[in-house]
Amino acid sequence: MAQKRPDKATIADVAKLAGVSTATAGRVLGDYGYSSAEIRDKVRSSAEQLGYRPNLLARSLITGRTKTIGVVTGDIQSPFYASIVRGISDVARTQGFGVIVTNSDERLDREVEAVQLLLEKQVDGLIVSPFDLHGSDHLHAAVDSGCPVVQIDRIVKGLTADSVTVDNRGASRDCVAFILASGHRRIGMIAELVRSQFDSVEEFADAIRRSAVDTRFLFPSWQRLYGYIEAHMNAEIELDLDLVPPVRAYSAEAGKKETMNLMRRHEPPTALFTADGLMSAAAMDAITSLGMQVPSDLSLACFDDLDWMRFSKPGITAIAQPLTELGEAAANFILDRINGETGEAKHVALRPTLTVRGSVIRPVPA
Amino acid sequence: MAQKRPDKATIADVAKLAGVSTATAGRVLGDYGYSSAEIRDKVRSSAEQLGYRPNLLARSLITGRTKTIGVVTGDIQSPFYASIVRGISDVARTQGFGVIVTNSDERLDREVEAVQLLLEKQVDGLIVSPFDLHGSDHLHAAVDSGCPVVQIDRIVKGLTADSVTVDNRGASRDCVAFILASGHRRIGMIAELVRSQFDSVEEFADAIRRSAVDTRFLFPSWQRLYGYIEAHMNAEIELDLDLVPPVRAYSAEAGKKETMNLMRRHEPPTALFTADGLMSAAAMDAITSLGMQVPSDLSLACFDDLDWMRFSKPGITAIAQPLTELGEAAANFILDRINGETGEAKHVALRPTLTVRGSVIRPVPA
DNA sequence: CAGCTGTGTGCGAACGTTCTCACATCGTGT
DNA sequence: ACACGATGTGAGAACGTTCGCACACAGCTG
Repeated sequence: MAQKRPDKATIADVAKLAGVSTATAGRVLGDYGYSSAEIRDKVRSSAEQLGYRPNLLARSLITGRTKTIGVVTGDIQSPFYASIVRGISDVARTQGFGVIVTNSDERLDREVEAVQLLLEKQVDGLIVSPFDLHGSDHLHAAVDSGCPVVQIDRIVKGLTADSVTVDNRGASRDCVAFILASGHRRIGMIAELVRSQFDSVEEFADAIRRSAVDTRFLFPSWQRLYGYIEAHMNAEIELDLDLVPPVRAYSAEAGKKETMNLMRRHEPPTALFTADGLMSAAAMDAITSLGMQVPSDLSLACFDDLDWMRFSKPGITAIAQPLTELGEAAANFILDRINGETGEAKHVALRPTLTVRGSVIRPVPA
Repeated sequence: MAQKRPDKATIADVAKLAGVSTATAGRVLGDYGYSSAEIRDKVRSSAEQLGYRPNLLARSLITGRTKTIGVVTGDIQSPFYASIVRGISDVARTQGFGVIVTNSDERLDREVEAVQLLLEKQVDGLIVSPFDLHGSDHLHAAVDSGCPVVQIDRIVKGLTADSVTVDNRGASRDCVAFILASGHRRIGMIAELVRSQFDSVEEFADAIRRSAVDTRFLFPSWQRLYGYIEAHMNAEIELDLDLVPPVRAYSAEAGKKETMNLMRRHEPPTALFTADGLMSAAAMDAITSLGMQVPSDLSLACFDDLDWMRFSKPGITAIAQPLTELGEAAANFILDRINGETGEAKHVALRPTLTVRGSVIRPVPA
């Protein structure tokens, strides 16, 4: 029978029962320093008898390492972050690390609050999906204080921290090029497009033409728009930015509304490119609401490969991001730094994969 | 300019700079005990100047509370657990608690390992989706050691711990009753149906007829099957358990295969009820692979309301589980216990909601 | 046999907080 | 004048580990 409170057993209790000093018991149980086989057995059996469980808090206080990594996601409920966290925790588990997750809801105040909590809890490293790409004093402070930081999905300008991102621009460019190659000339794009120094899509395109845009410090939806524009430029097809109504919010309702407005124009696009999972669902909702059929009425390709795109009536051509891999890579980066690796910040951009299904066909001649 | 390592500032440093004792500085910064306004200002400004950040580890070591709750999910990547964790962390955040998440992958060894890690990290409470409903020594030990435990989604027999579950049997019964009321007499069901003391669906049905089944300690997919059977019994319609081929695995491939086999029979069902999100996707995949149309060839209703069921060609009639609410409830339960609430274990079963869309119609007379 | 080096053990000081005291100072009622 | 509670402060002991050090003893080497 276990006693009522086995976890009250401390290393001193074990030592007393085994008839050794706490230092010796500590060496056996903590697996450091010298100890004879005889004493090892005695201590271990005493520990077992008392139901001893080490108190990692005390250990961490003295070693200065908690074997915990903190993660700031936008929203753990989204499949995007859920998959990333899965990848992170898989790697963490194999190394005996715990993972504390928080949500920023893409709000700076929440992110700051979360980082502060994690830092006070003395996490060994921080994996953050940063919100403010041109400031983020809290992240600079974290780095300066010696806490390893890995950025995911986006990169803060001037922050000397590793990053794992996705080649949004390239994947988007290739996908739009594929749609163009199918003969489409009027491709609509539904994208979030908030949080940027650019006030309008036109201004953004102008800056690209002037080569005045640094892709790295853009939010993903802007990077994907960059790919869209780039594909048009490469194919020397005139841009019609009226086909890219910025949704200006990350909500399905807003996405649906913009899609419906776009498709109701007197000269609607013949194909649609959606910039992420939420916008894809929103657009699909709009399309079926309008009684339109993919691909006969409208070709469709999506960034983010969701379940339903596989078994949809025609499968939906989609770009899949390697999300658990992204999480794994981020975890490995942070673990390397925790283990003392120094040197230049490492930056990796993972390649998404385009899966061609039946949702993009040659446009019907009007 | 912040110095290189601001987080090295300790309460003693602040105290020295402010010209007071560490005890006094502690009282000001920790916000406990007496302190004069004058000293408060002095200490606070010294703290600010040094960039002082409290070390929660040290605080926890002495107070015995970490303001952290541990969560053991089956798989954080699944929308099911992701939503629950979202609910948990929302509540936790408002109380200044952190959340450590782990994955059991529905494996006992992983769950035991995760619980051990969390306990050693001295979490104040544990929220677990238990795997072994008729054993779980590790959870009994946790409860006995005084660590509050809340069970989610399923309940371990004999474990005196609060629980938040979903009324799977009732929701399933009502949904199947709805399909029966539409005139269907041959309703197929695709369900995981692993992990149970019952070897076969027939044996399970027999036990139900003998009233020898305690719904509480079944896995959700069996509870949902219970509802399916109950609906038939209530409507006095003869059961044909050949229509419920147990998938015996939690994988989309297996679910698709069983669905295809079922639909290829010489007398296939006229309606299908799927027992969870993964099985719904699998079944949908099978249906479209077979070139069948919902609802003209087959009516369909699903447990778990996924995105695509809303904007699917006909909307899919589906049961939505209140997942974030479940997480919130679990978090509130655990916080109550952490705050010293004693007394009987509380058990709540949340009601899912059935959303009727267009995927169930009267069967065509053969 | 002195001087190593390798192995094993114990003492006590950390780590950065909170908490229990003891004590000092004040205003106030008797 | 005195006791008394309310308010404020500091010294030092916790919390449960790890770690530096001193020491003890073995088996070598020269």
